Amino acid sequence: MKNATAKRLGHGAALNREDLARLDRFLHPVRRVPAGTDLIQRGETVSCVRLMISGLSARYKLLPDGRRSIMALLLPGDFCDLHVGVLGHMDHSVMTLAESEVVETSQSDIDGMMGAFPNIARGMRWIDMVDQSITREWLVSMGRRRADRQMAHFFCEIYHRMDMIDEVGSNSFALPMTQEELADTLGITPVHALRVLQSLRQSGMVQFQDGRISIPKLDSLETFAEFEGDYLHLGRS
Amino acid sequence: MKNATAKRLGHGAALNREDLARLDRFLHPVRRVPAGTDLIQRGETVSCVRLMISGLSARYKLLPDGRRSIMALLLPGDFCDLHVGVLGHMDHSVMTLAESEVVETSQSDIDGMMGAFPNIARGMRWIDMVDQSITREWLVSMGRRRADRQMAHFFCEIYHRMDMIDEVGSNSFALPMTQEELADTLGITPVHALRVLQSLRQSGMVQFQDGRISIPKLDSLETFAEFEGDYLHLGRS
DNA sequence: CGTTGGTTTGAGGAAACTCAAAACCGGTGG
DNA sequence: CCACCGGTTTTGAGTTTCCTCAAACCAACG
Repeated sequence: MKNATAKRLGHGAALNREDLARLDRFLHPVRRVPAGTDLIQRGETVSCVRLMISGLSARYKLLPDGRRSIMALLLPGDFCDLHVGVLGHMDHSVMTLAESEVVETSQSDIDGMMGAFPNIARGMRWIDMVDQSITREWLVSMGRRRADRQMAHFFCEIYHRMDMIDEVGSNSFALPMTQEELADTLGITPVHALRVLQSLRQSGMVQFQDGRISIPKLDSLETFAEFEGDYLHLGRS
Repeated sequence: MKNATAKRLGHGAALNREDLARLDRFLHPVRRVPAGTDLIQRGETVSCVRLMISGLSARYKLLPDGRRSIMALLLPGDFCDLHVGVLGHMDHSVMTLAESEVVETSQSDIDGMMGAFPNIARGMRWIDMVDQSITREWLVSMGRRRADRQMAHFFCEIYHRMDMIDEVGSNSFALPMTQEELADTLGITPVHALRVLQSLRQSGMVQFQDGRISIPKLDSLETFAEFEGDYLHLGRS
């Protein structure tokens, strides 16, 4: 049973036995973090690199008037701050949306591992690139898709990202976030988020309750959302 | 007179004489590309790394119905596809919005230079990180700012990015893009873009005509946009 | 002088927002 | 056991922002 990080890296590069062994040593110690706590805060100077092991976190910013924007969801295997060392300070914050486990390590540790294990290095760069690609796709969604399509598209994406790390079972998976947090990631208001959610429910494409989401017919949802998954770079290509 | 690339890199790392010399050798040959041509197309497998020397380009995607979303503006000193080698294929396209000059080189060339010149490597990573940071800020703008603030914010950003490479003179600079392209980067319709533009004009904060923009009172515009420039990482910090 | 790409104007409609309040629900303490 | 609490979800009604459609305008160009 491989861990989420190995699974994730494995999508970007083939890992051999030594790679996996090195990775296992790397993934300690694990720090357990309760829901709703900031892993990193805006303005902070970054001293270490953090890796999500389990749970769910989000990159976010607060506007002067208190509204929030969630710019990324961090799933197991995602890095909070790979490479931000070259920037002086954080320009955004990262908080846990649910109880999570993270590994904290130093930039030099990462660099060392990347230098000695090219497969791992390649995998990490792949994760990084895919995360950038996802951010760009969110921009497309935000700018050019109406809220219903956007939400559907979002769910499709999370489905695939969860599937990548074997977190999907019988077409459903845990997505422990509130409607308000969902609204903040889609750039809409909570009330509107609910209404869109209701319409998706009614059409039978999505169930989203109690931090768990169920997508009975993924292809219907993908068609509705005009979802083109190439940006997740999962293909055999 | 340093070139834009050197200026840009210089913001992320201190470059010495050898670095600058290496960079100069690197910046040849330059390919001249007319406006409106794709530098890279979605689906393509990436074979080389491209660097913007002059002009203006944009990352974009087309939706099934033909609408367009512009996810990033590439200014002189930006890389089109640094590191995308690890991904099989491009998930978006890049086109010139104005006549541009680019340098095309190989991934191995870049890697070689980054290995031998740590300052340059650091500078390139810095550029990369800032570009990611910008993408995230666009997400905030798209999701949580109304079109007028969003456009103002956008102009403030470009002002600073242009200033970074000394392209701003007497509060104005060239921004050779159409209203339609502007609309596609803000995620609004061209008509609405015009109306917002008119209101900004009337308030005397922005002039935007014939591919040139003038911002008489930058601080007024920044106040209006609630612009917080830390995400550009220009500070002395 | 007609064509073309970009800008501008007008009017009606739809998507998403604001404000306000009610319902719900798992805990917690009397 | 029940009243109360905060956080979350839900509903309703009126408003604003932005979109759609359609047409006029204009300068550049062959």
